[in-house]
Amino acid sequence: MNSTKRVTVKDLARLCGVSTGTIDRALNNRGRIDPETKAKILETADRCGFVKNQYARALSSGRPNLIGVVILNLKNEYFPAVLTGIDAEAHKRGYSTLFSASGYSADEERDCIRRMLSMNVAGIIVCSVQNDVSYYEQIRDAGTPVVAVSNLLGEQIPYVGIDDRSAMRDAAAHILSRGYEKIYYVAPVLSKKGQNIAAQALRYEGFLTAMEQSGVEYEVIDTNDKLQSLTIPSNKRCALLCSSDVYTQRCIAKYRGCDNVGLMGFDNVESLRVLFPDLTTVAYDMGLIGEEAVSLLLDGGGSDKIVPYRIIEGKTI
Amino acid sequence: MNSTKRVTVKDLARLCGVSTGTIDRALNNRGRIDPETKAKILETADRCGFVKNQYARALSSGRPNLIGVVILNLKNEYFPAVLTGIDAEAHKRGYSTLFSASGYSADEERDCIRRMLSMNVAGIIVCSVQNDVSYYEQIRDAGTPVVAVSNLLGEQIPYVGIDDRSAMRDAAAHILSRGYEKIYYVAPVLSKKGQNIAAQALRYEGFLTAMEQSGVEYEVIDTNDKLQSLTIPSNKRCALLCSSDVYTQRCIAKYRGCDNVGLMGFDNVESLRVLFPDLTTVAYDMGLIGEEAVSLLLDGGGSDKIVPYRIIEGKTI
DNA sequence: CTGTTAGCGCTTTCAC
DNA sequence: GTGAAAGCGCTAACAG
Repeated sequence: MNSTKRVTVKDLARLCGVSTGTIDRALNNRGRIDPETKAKILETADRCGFVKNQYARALSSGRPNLIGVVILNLKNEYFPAVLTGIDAEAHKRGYSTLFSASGYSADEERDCIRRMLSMNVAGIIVCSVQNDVSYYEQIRDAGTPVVAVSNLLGEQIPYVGIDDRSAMRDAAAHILSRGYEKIYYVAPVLSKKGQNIAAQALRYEGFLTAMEQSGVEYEVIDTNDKLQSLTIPSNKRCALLCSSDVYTQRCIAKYRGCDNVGLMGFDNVESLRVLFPDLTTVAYDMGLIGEEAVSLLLDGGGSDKIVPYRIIEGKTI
Repeated sequence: MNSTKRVTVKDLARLCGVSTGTIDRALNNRGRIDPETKAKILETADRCGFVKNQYARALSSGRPNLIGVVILNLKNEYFPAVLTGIDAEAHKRGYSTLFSASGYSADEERDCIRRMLSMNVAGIIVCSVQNDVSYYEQIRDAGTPVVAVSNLLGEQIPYVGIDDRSAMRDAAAHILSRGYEKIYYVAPVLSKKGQNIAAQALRYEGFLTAMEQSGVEYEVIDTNDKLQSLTIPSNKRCALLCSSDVYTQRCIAKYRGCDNVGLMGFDNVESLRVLFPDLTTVAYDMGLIGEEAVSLLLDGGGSDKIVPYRIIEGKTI
């Protein structure tokens, strides 16, 4: 009873006494077909538990039904959220999601991409660690559309995400508007060299813009060591501004220790939403980023898609 | 320059002046082949950016290289962790991961399964919402191996996960050993009818076993409303025991409010690990569950694979 | 060691 | 309206 051979269109053709061409017309409501034969075919297909072999379909028609997704890591809650959106939208459009995590390794990333290409994906959604934009331009030029999420990939590859620069500018401005005297900008990732940290770089720019205009004191925590050893003076009103909720999570402890310290997150990830509903933060719809990425990939129309964000005025600033 | 036709084995054959058979031997180190021709073929394949069409490969050879994964939801941090393990192990073995979330809908789940079957997956890893075990037995009997993760799916479908019953028994015992006078068992999911809540049912059994032996007072919070309106008396030492960290996260607020209340988690998810390193909890390797699921799926050997857990003695009990 | 050939299961002309 | 036949790109069995 094991490994029973699967029912094929040929089997159906034999069973119904028609040709495979007719089967195809029935199954895909294509062209002219007698309603009766069609009904009969659909009925027997159903009865036999026929499942179309997508490999064969894709091979024969040249139209793939797979979307490739390469992200950095599922530990960062941002990505599961985006992936949820991707999966939902892909499913809605009849596509399946081929997924892989690069684990922040450029080699691994290329490996993932290679595997996806060899699966003839309709397109690739990627949050890239690497800076080598030409790599992706080649892929796109070879016929596989590419969309970058959360990390810009040059001008040529369409991007879906928020306006990182102005989001962080607004975040800093919000803190400043509350009269804080010193801001610690927490972004250990800034010290990572040779990686694509486009989003983080933009956020940093936005931060600097806001600070320069204000003249208020600030300090950049750009390594993990600095974050570890950070002690916040108690003689002035200080605020921690995190460049991603991954860091917000690590800062909570420090925040709790001291009175009179402000804390602002960035991303508004699920766990913080549940655990610290009072957190002042920058929020946006991560699922939407995933959905838009799929739309952009499949509908084409090359331009970027910027998703809105908003400042949530909690009680920690 | 767009949509350049892809290089095929036939192209390579022409380019190298050999037959497709030889190309195949070179590319897959199969059978006898002249080292020189092989080198030449590999070189030109590389130069032309040849990527093998896996559709064709799978169709022709009958050996798929895709693993289907259907989970409930990526919001629950448990699943990203498991998925990470699955992806890593699948990748290591040369498989790609086809992913989808059912969103706790049995219909959606079947839809996902259907799509995976039509992609000829080598097997399916599923955390099922539905109780209909025969559905999966049919799939397995039709030749596609199925492995259940985290939620048992009858006796016939191999399972990978922890021993939920004894894990929860131990958790309760740990609380009791610290002299608490009343335990609130927080498991709102228990009121969900018609869904597969096998893991939760087993945990509940384990809990009851421990409590019955002890004679200590307890109360089961089996709906969200009860959790919402829960107020913990201050006249005795009470502890909250959560049946999953999804609930632990929701209980943190209540825990913080009251002195003298204990709290125990279950799962040890990333966000709590970072935010509440002091949490007393039940820990196990979720990534390992994913890896083992892949191994079981691909290596066969039908029996369940039970992953170890341990009690982390934090400061909240 | 290498070439030839016949498929895998489906789609897609092109006739009838 | 339907059938026949030629592929999609690769693998595998069989000659040579």
